[in-house]
Amino acid sequence: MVVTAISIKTRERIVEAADRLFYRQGFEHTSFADIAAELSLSRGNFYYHFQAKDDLLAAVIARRLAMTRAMLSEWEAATSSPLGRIQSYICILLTNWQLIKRYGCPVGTLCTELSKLGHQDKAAAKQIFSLFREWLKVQFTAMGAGDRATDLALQVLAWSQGVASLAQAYQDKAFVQREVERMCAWVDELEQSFDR
Amino acid sequence: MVVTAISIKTRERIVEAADRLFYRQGFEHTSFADIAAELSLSRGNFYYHFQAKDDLLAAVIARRLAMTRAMLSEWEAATSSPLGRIQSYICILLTNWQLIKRYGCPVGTLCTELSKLGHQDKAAAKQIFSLFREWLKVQFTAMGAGDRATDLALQVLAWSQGVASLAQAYQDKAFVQREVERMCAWVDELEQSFDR
DNA sequence: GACTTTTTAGGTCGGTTGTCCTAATTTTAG
DNA sequence: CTAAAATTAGGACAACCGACCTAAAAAGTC
Repeated sequence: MVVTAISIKTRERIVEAADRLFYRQGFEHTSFADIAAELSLSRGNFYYHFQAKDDLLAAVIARRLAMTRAMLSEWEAATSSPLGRIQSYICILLTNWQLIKRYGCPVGTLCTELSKLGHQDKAAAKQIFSLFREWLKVQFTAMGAGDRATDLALQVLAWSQGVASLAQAYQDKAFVQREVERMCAWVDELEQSFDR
Repeated sequence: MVVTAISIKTRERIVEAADRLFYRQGFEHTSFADIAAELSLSRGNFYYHFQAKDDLLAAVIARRLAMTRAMLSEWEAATSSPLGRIQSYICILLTNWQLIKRYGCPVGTLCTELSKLGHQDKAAAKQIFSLFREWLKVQFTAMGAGDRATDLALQVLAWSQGVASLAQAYQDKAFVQREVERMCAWVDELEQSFDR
């Protein structure tokens, strides 16, 4: 028996390419022709794997949810302290700098677009936000934030969204670096205030 | 002589309606048919007043620049202290709450969309950001921030962008109120630290 | 009132979109 | 190997888009 090359299912390849293109070009501005060209595939196939473009969007969101969950798990495995975990989140602004400066935050920009389109899947996209939000809340709770954990999680989320937004507008890396340092220092001081 | 009703020029009405619709639905998702329906006008007129859709977008951005300049002037006239003026900016998150929770920040969302479309007018949209940025910088300088004025202006901009982003996602007014208070208090403490 | 200019209405064009359909191909099962 | 099932290719479609064109209407001028 010959060891066959791992063949990624076409459906998965479509979702993957759609994910990338939805992020870079936006959902509405990405056509099936774009995705088909990217994969050297025929347009006709999409309706074998998906009933409509909205179903493809739902699959992309589901994929992002799964990827996010996996990333959060990795952070938990790599870092034991809540402080370090929160700083892992903050640092994606720098690790994903190249993408963020061009296309912004994948979560925030998708939520905004679907909101303006009046698309029903806006709620699904919001879930990705909530994934980070809940995870951050857990970390703040473990840090000893008590009742403030919920608010602090939202504050970190908002802060990073704002930095990503301006990063895309001005593409100023030094600004992002300064903000990341400020955020990390802020969380650091928070922890010290809890220990007292 | 009969007092005639003020007849707003059609061109101005088109730009105004386009401004509103571009904000609520997005630039690409708004068609001439949409604008024409809003004004009970024929589609054919647009190419008398504008050479192409991009020219209409340019006119909308020019209008927003003018409206922003006017708003900044009003703030300057209404409030003499730099602190109060900066807080005027911060408070638009609350005064425009109904719009922001549905459509986000008009500046940020337009910049993001044009960026994803690869549209050349992204630079023009960015100018609206810069209008606020420079104005905030002037206020911080007058407050005595010295070299920090530039950074602080960007920080306020980013903070408000982040709050607007999450306001649109979660539509949580209490969160926005808390953040506005935090921002105002933060600027307040900054001023006190400069006075020493 | 007659004439010119400005503005609007409505239709048309080529191109693109999401959707659907059918035939060909590949894969799987007995 | 053969038959059935799963998958893909490629074309056709109706609808919509931005853009363009021309004739009618309105406004302004003398």
